[in-house]
Amino acid sequence: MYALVDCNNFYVSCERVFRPELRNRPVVVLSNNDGCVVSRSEEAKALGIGMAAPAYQHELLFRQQGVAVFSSNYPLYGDMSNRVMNLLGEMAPDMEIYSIDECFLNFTGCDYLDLEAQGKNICQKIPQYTGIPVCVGFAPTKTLAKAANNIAKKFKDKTGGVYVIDTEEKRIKALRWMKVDAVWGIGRRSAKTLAKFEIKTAYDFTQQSDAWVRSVMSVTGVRLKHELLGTPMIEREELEVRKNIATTRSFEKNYTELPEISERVATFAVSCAEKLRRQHMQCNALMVFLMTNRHRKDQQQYNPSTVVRLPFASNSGIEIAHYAAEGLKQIFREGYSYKKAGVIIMDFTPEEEGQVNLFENSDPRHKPLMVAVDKINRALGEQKIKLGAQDMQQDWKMRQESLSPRYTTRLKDIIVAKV
DNA sequence: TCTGGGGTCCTAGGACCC
DNA sequence: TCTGGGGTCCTAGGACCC
Repeated sequence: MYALVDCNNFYVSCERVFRPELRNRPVVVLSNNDGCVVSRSEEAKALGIGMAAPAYQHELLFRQQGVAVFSSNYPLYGDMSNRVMNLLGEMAPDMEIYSIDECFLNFTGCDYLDLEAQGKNICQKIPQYTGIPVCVGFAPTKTLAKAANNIAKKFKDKTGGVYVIDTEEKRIKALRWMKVDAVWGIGRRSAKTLAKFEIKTAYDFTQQSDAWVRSVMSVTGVRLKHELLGTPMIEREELEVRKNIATTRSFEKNYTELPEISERVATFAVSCAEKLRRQHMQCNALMVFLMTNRHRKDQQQYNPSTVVRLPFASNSGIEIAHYAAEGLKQIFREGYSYKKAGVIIMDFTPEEEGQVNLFENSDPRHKPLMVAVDKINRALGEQKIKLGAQDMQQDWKMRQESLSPRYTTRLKDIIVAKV
């Protein structure tokens, strides 16, 4: 049996740990640049604030209804997530962290364990130790565990935050209740296609033939169907090693000139390289992309991208920034207003694998240089050492108007308790 | 005026090889 | 009129997830 443990309204819950007076009030957390709503308390959901709603559209509502608004505080959420995951890791034989606020626990071999009781234990212990409320769903496959978690959350008063699918009756009851678009792995597009064939619930979906499912949703759909029938089809994901690393940002204003975009792209490349070194990998290729504002229907759209292959594997910020700049030069066109850009590095090989190219290789001097740069930046703060190609004067700044303190990761932000 | 960021997997089609 | 068959690799784009 698998358990899916999911933190409730995670970012909002993190903020509330340190602001208990917000407990029964509507609270939202915004994305980077204070752009969209990405986490909502139950009270905020009740006000009709949708997921991913642009913040500016709700400014009036926020004020009128006294909604507490926060900018994203990733150092805080990351640290709170670690605390939750560390505790959960001790409560099952095996765990698989799926995202910042979710993990699968594997109870294979625990045939005599009372899962319901273990679930209750989790729902009690995690909030007691971390302040973060969670719900737990148990089932024989991951997709069904997701469904069980949905039920646990939806009927929290009745379930106490725990639901176990361990019989055929419960499985069928759950699938008949679940709308097909709520199934993990069925998105908006597939749901629309399925609706055309009168497939409304997860149960309806499982009644279709493999061949038909494959024809509309490819092998992914077939796997999903069997997961819902109770046969595990989704393997353990090895998340430790990433296959791509991306740094992308929307700009606070439109850019029209190559030099200003070039500075930002250099910074994205340097940031990718740093993440890559932390993984002890090198990349063999990178992609640069540019985007105009896709929300502006009145503007000419241009969303080019290009893949640049490196002549040698590298994780040097200097080299990666150099090839990113070359890619950018290829795709940049005058006459457009650019709103977003990004660098994605890919095709990784391990650091130790070393030189494979006879004629061209990564500059060996960069290795000790990067070690030194990482050391300094880690000790003195991000981006203290930069390339000349980066934005030295940095006249841009991410909008973060309602940022909470880093309560758990910065000494001067530690909360002061008065007796 | 404003509307995020970072991932994975799958498929179709083109280029190329013998 | 007719113009093979069987591979691999790469890329772009779609769909989905949090």
